[in-house]
Amino acid sequence: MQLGQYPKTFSLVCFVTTGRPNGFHQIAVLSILADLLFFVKHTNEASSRVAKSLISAIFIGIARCAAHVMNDKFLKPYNPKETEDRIYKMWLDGDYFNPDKLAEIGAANGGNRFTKPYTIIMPPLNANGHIHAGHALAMTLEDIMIRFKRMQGYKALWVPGTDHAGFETQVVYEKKLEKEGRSRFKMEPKELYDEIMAFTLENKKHIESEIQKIGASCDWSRNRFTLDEKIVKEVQNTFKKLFDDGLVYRGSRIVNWCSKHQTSLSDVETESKEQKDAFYYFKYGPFIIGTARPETKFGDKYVVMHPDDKRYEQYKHGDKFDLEWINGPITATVIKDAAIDMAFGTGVMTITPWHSGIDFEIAERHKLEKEQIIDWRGKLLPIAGEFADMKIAEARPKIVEKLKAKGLLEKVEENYMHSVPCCYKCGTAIEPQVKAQWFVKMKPLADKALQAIAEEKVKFIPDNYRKIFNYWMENTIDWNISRQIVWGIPVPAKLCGGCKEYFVDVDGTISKCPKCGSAEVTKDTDTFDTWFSSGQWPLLALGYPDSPDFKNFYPTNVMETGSDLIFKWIPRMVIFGLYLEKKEPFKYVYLHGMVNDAQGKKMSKSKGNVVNPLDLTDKYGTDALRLGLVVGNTPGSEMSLREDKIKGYKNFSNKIWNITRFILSSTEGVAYDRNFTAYTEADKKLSEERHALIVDITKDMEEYRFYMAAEKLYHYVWHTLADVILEDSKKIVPNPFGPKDASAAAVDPAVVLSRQQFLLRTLERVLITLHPFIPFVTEEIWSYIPGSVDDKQKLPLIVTEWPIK
RNA sequence: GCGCGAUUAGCUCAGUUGGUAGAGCAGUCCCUUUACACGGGAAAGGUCGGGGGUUCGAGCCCCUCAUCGCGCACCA
Repeated sequence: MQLGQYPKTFSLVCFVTTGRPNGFHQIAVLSILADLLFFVKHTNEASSRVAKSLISAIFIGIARCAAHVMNDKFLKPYNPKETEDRIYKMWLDGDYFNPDKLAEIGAANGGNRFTKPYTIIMPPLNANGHIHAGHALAMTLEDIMIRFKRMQGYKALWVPGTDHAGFETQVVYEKKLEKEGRSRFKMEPKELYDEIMAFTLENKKHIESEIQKIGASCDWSRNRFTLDEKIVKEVQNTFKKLFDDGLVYRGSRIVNWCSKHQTSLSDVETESKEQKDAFYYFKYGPFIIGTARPETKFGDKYVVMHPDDKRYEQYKHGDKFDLEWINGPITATVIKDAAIDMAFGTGVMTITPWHSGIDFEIAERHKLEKEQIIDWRGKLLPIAGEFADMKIAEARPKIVEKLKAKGLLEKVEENYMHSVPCCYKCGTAIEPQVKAQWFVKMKPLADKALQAIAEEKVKFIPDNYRKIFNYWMENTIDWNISRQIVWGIPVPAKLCGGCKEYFVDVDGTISKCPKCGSAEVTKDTDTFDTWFSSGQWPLLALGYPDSPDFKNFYPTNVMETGSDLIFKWIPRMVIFGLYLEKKEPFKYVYLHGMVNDAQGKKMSKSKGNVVNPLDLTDKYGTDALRLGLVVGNTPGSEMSLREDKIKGYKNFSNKIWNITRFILSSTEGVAYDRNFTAYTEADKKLSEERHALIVDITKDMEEYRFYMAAEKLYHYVWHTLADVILEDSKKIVPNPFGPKDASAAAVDPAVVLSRQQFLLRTLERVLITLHPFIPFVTEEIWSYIPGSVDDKQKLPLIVTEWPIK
């Protein structure tokens, strides 16, 4: 602001005569006041008298200003802080998020609204921390969808929920324990479980209030938690059904083992890390073998090559030969297997079936022995001889040294770049281990999912995610669903000590083995992978299998979630929906991209660039944050969250606020007539333009282009309605803010009325169509604008009818 | 190595079926007796990553290369 350019005296005159303070006037007046007070103190009596009267003039101005403040609700800029909590409470008290209430309203108003269901299930938020920017985006998008459909007259249901988030939460809690100098391994399982439960329930409360802060119009009366008793039971029932159908089996297979967390993990719970290692070539009898992991080689007694490899033609499958190896002489066997890549290294390798997926497969094919080399804590076992009980990092160079001393080291290639799978939570290198676990047989389930996608029963937004989904389903491996942690839904299985078979006992009442009758049974202490329960979420959240909600609202319309869940979660929901209910769980999958910082960098605690969405709502209001997250943010692609953008949308809230102020003051005493038809030609044209826009944005909304609809509305309101139409209206409609030269205003009352009706109509339309995006400011203004003459009872904006079906 | 995506104004990004390039922010200049300075107006700024092709016409379709990001695979 350039106060220096603004004549103080002029400001003073404006202020005193109008009593309407703007920022400049206020500052100018205060500055004059200071000058005058100085003047009074330091000059002669005559001059001071003049100054004193000026001071009293200023106080008259202030008094007038106060009168305006009292009378003009819209005088001050829009203040989200005074509004949002009150509005949210009004919605809650009115029960408008509840489809049953909507049906009631529909019935009371003639019965054609709020009959058809429209359902969204909220992806259950992990109850182990606070919401982040990604959650804010998800909540906003889902809220836009549900508000739009609700206004369109659907019996809209959005079910909120939280996830116990098994391993994730346990890891968070273990970090907390670590800080306190405690360890889960020194605690009784029950004690640990209870502590994590208390921790989770506390966080659940925070998360829920934060969801409310974003304005989410989800039905809290249907709030669900993945550890609700009924849900736990159903998850266990699903396990039993899968077991009975032969789709779940207990098998000793290679699993991803995290030696820090002491649990197996599924393929999606690992993360590859690029790293540089040495690559060693060793003499193995007549062969040269290459490896980056010499420490696994103690037990290697099979040497494998491709059956078509001409270089090794003279060796036959099953040939045996003796050789000198790390800890002395051994006998090795030649195996021919097509899994070998002839072009890699020397085309020959030895296998370690216990610690490698590919090796395991080869060993299975040829019925070879498997031996554990590395224990569960990541230390070498006695087979390693002098290296036993050493950590891998310590043992590796020593083993290489020994092989070198024995003359078995052929060469070393430094700088071998490869990526190793790591625990996605702690970064510890995953040690593949053979372990008896529960597995879901994926192939038959995945095939059904692929078929459903091919038949377009589930569609993806954006569509290219279908390819990723398909790729994932075509290359699926059996899913390890058991975890060696306490925090989760218990696997309802028991092991018989007699016949060594497992059986399923959901109710926990079977004490004798149903197969051999042995009473020596022990309970499985493992819990389910959290995705095993959340994979069933669309069913469970609706009270599967017997609740009326399930019958009314399943399958759901759209699942909105982060694009990173395209393979972690989406396929599992499709699979379970098809398996349990023979019906896809949702018709559309809407995937939003990741929310990055202003420079487009991934947010992370270590980088310190994490933006807390609640700080932004606090600073600029929830509506501004919502628009900032949505406008220009196309589905599936990443976005940069910039504070200046959100600030811009705060200004937009205020703009609408002031547009309202202008329109209300220009239509004082005019009864809004929704059926008004006597528009002037000009107003007719404007009405048609406005209608065309609404048709257009409704189509955008239907086709999930919210970023487009929001931007178009923003543009219309600011640059058409405000900049053009309102300016033009000043020449037509007399109003207290208009030019003093009243002759500029139209004299024909019919022309005036036409424009007044048009303005009221447009304001109404704008508030309705903006409501899904910026619910708070629109609902607040809605309470100040007059209802139509034919309104029997004006309902809150949240349940007001969208102009186009 | 395979797959997916991106490359458009200084920055962050839109651009739905191919038809004379858009927004927000930043920057420049001007404007304030009042809906809003959380404001108004104006101008400026881009050979749409490079190259080739299809077409009357390509930011958009096809091929190719480059760079960046993400995911998967590979630890013989």
